[in-house]
Amino acid sequence: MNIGAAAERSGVSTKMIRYYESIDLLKPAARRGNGYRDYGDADVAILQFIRRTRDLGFSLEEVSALLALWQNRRRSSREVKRLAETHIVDLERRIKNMRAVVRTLRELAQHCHGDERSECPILDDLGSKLS
Amino acid sequence: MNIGAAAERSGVSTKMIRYYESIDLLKPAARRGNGYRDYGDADVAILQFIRRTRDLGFSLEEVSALLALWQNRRRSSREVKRLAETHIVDLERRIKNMRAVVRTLRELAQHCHGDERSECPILDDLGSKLS
DNA sequence: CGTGCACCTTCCCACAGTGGGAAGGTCAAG
DNA sequence: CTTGACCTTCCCACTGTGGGAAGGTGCACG
Repeated sequence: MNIGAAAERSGVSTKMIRYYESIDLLKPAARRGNGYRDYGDADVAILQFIRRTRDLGFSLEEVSALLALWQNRRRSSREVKRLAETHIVDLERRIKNMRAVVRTLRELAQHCHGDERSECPILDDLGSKLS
Repeated sequence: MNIGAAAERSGVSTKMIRYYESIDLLKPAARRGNGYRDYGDADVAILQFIRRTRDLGFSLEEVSALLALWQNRRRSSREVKRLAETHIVDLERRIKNMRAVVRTLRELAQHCHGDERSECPILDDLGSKLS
C-alpha cells in the first residue's frame, strides 16, 4: 500500500512517516518500481505502535527503545517497566509544577478586578522583586 | 552594566537576552563606545519580569503582550486577567491529559512483572489494535 | 610593556517534533 | 490525453534554548 494509505490506517501523517524513516526510527520502507514506498500490514502495526506510544508522551528516543523491545523476543519485561516508571515519575513532576503554577495564577487572577481600571495585582506581582 | 552582569542579576542568560532583543521582545540595548550592550536597573527589572512570566509558562508571544500591558499606564486589567485565565484553562487541559496518561501507564505497569520474562502487558497494549 | 584571562561581539549549528510548500514524476479515470 | 490525486525529495518555518567559533576589549599582574 502507498504511504498515504498507511498514514490513514495508522494515524501517523505521511510527513511523520518519512521523518521517522529519515532519523532511523523506522527501517527504510520497501520501494516499488516507480520509487513509491510500499507498506504492508506489519508496517502499519509498527506505525500504530509508534503513534500510541507517542500519545502516551514518550519521546522519540524512548519510542525507539520501546519499539526495539517490542520486536525483541528475548527482551526482559524489567526494562520495559523501568522505562514506563521513569516516564510516570517525569510526568508527575511536571504535573506538580503545572499545578503549582495554576494555583499561583488563580490566586493572582482572583485579586484582579478585570475591568477598565489599570490596577492589576498580576502585573504587580510579575514586576515585583519579591517573587 | 555589561550583559553578563544583567544576566546574573535577572536570571536570564546572555544568550537569551540577545535572542529576546533579536526577536523584538526587547528594545535594542544601549551601546557603549566599544560596542558592548549597556544595561541599567530598569532593564534588569524588565528581564526579571520576563523571567518570572516565563516561569509561569507563558509563551514568548504572551510575555510580549503582558510586557506591553505592564508598561502601559492606560491598560485595562481586563486584558491581563483574560490572558491569565486563558493560560489557566490551557494548563488545566494539559494537566488533565497528563493525569489520564499517568493513570493508563500505572495500570499497565502494575500488571507488568518487571523481571526476566519477556511477557509484558505494556507492550501488548501498545501493540494491540484495540487501544 | 606585554601577556593572559575574562569578557564582549556576531554568526552559524544543534536539538525535538511537526507542518507547509515548491518542483517534479506517476498513475488512473474520464 | 488531460486532469487531478497521488508520490518523490528538498528546503523553510516554528518554539526556545544551548554550544561554539572567530574576533575585539579591558583589566590586572608580572
